[in-house]
Parts: sequence; structure tokens; C-alpha cells
Amino acid sequence: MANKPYHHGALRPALLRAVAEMVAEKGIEQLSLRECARRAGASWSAPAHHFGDKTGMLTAFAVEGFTRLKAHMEARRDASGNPARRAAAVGEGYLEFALRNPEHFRVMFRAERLNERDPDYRAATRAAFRVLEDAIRECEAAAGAIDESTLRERCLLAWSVVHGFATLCLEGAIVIGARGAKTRLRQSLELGRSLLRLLGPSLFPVYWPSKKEGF
Amino acid sequence: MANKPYHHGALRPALLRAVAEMVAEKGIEQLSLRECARRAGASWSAPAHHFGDKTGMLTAFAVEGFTRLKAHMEARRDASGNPARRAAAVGEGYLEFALRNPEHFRVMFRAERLNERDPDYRAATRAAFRVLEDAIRECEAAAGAIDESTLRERCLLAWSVVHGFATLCLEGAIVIGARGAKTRLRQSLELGRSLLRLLGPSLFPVYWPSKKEGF
DNA sequence: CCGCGATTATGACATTGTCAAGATTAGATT
DNA sequence: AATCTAATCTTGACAATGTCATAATCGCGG
Repeated sequence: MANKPYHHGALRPALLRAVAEMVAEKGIEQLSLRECARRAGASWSAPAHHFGDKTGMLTAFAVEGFTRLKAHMEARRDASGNPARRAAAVGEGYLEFALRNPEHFRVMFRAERLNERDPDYRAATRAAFRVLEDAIRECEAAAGAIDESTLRERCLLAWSVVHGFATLCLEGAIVIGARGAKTRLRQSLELGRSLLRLLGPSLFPVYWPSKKEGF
Repeated sequence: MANKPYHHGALRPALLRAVAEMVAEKGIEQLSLRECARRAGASWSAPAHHFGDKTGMLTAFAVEGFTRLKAHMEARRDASGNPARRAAAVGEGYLEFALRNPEHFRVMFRAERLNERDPDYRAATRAAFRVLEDAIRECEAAAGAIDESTLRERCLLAWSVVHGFATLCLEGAIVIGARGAKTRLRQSLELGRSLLRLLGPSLFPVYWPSKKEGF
């Protein structure tokens, strides 16, 4: 039975797993540092050594989230062909991640509970957003004209749309009238995709409408 | 000195004022029910009678926020002329409110701390979003063709953009490199406005680009 | 004048985050 | 191999918090 050894050995990942569990079932507001430690099989003050703080723990969890988000967007992108489709796939990947991991996504953007100066956090967020930016940049480049200034604005526009839509869905502002959770998720994604299609002419004015089918 | 009368008389508004104060200076996370009561000159359990709960209190505060948001958007709209400008003004009003009252705006969308089934809350949110919807509807109607289905999608698109941009600014994801808080606010608003202009062709394809100057 | 309902206060309790101080272990140094 | 040192984990303690049950006080209609 091996009475719990004094040293857990791999407490940090165990704690992060516990955070994911608790956040998924109780939501971010009901997350308790002490209960996380309990679930990980440690005492209430063990997290302090690894994360320093509760916000430190949440920051680490958010970093994990941004890494997963980046991976998901890249996977979606690499499964698509022409530049316009790849850009759209990245946006859809963003939406998918947000809607399928609502609580994780919430934590990632609860700035008041995160340490935004944490270098890992900064790196993870930048890396994730870079994927979206590059996808759109490639698309614009393929269309011929690249103006860094308006390019940046188009990236912000795309990002605002996917993030706004995701947030509004998560916070219950956009109501999808469906019964099951799975069908609701599917319908939300469908709606998000059509919003992205609608956004097409603003994002890729050169493409549009000649290469409409490519989006 | 008139020892505090047992009955405050107007505790509810006093409490809401205290919430606004605390939230503005300490942020939503540091908000304490007890300290709000203290600031309002009452004991820690007085809020319970008016709001029932802490989430009840925050919900009431959020309702106040949506009411103010609605009023602000309407004011901006009524100061503009043609339909396209009016629609744009509503969007800009949304952004302005969010960026000028960041903490209040945050509370309004922290679903996990609100009672979304509260009838006042539902009414206030719907009324506010209705303003945005109607502005776009009028605009589409003026352009001639109205298809309820795509109209709804365009509304969602516009809403997603302004909400997403506001959220990303508030959570520090979109970084504006400016020193003073005032100039930063001004630049953020400027950027938001150009995003709205960029969005034009997607929102008003019939208008675009013939009536470009009207936006 | 009385009493009743609406307000406010007090006491109590479990929980939480954080800190200080101590216990235990792993791994390098000698 | 013995020892030292730093990393890891535990325990004790404390102030705050949200919530509940119970008591106190007030306004007002009968």
C-alpha cells in the first residue's frame, strides 16, 4: 500500500491535472487551491512551492492551454490546402478549441487571475497568436499585395471575430436553441463557420469574390 | 453626531455605488461583499436582504451596466445621420463604453458570477443588444434587400467584432504601445474604428463600395 | 397603541489563501 | 560511503470571506 511517500515525485503535473479536472466540473469560480492539492494527494501548501501563488498555478494552467490551442490550430491548418482554406482552418481551430474546452479557455483570458508578466505566459500567448497571424499573412501574400499596416489590422479583425464569437457563446450571450450539448456544440461551430465566411470579403478583398470557393 | 440610524433608508443604491467604487479601484477579483457593506455604512449581512447573494449583487450591478451601455449606444446613434453612420455609431458606442468602464464591462460578462436566469438581467441584456440589432437592420433595409437569416448573421458578426476587440483590449491581449492612459484609450478607440471600417464590405455588401463614405 | 412586515445587526461556522517554521528526501561533494 | 545542501513537502496558525440562523430595530397601517 506504500503509505504516501513524503515526496510525491511528480506533483506539478498532478496538480495541473487536478486543476483541469476541477475547472472542468465546477467552473473557474469554484476552483480551490486547497482542494486541488487534496486531489493531487498532497497537503494544502504544496502548490506554493511549484507555483508560488494561486495566480501562479492558474497562469501555468493557462500556458498549458495556449500550447494546446496552438497545436490544435496548426493541426487544422496543416490538413488544408490553399492559403485561404488554411487561414480559415486556423480560425475554425480557434473556435473549436474554445467551444470544446470552455473552462480552460475561460481561464486563459481571465487576466485578473493571471500573472501576465510571466515569461512562459507571454511566450505561449504570442506563439499561439502568431499562428493566426502567419496564416493570414501567407494568404495575403498569395493574393499579391502585402501592406504591413492593413495586414495587421486584418489580423486583429479576424482575431476579434473568432474571439468575440467564442466569448459570447461561452458567456451565454449567443443562445443556440438545441437540446443536447453535442448538437449545440455542432450548431455553434456551424454558425461560427458561416460568420467566418461572411467575413471573407473584408479579410481578403483581393481574393473576393473571384476565389470565393477557396475559403 | 446622529449615531447611524438603524435603518439606512436607501441601502440598495448605496451598495451598488460601493460596488462600482471597489470594482473600479481594486478590480473584480478583490471585490468583497463585506467591504461593500462596510463602505455603504452597513453590516456585512445587510446586502443579503437586497440581493440575496453575492452573485445577486453582481447581477444587479451588471444590470446597471447594461442599462448604461444601452443609453450610451442610443445617444451615439441619435447623434448620427444616415443609417450606415448610425450603425457604425452604435458599434463605436459599444467599444467606448467597454474601454472607458473596463471593470464594469468585465462584470457584465463574467457569467460564472452572475445569475443569468434573473429576469432583470435577461431584459437588460436583450434590450442592449436589440439596439445594435435594430441599427444594422435599418441599415440593411435602407439598402433594399432584407433576408432575416443573413441579417441575423451579420448582426452576430458585428457584435462578435466589437465584443472581441473590446475583450482582447481589456484582457491585455491587444497591446497598445502608448504611455498615458488617456492616449492609450484614444488609440485603442481609433484602432477599433478602423476595424469597423474594415468590416464594412462584409456587413453592407450592397452599400459597398458605392456608399463607402457613409460609413 | 399595537403589531406586523420590512430592514438591519450579531454570532457562528466552514472554507479559503498565505505565511512561517519544521520535517523529510534526493543528489552532489568530499 | 558519510555528509552537506537544497529541493520538496507538511503542519500550524491567522485573517478574511460568504452564508446561515437568530435577534434587534424601525416604519406604518389597524
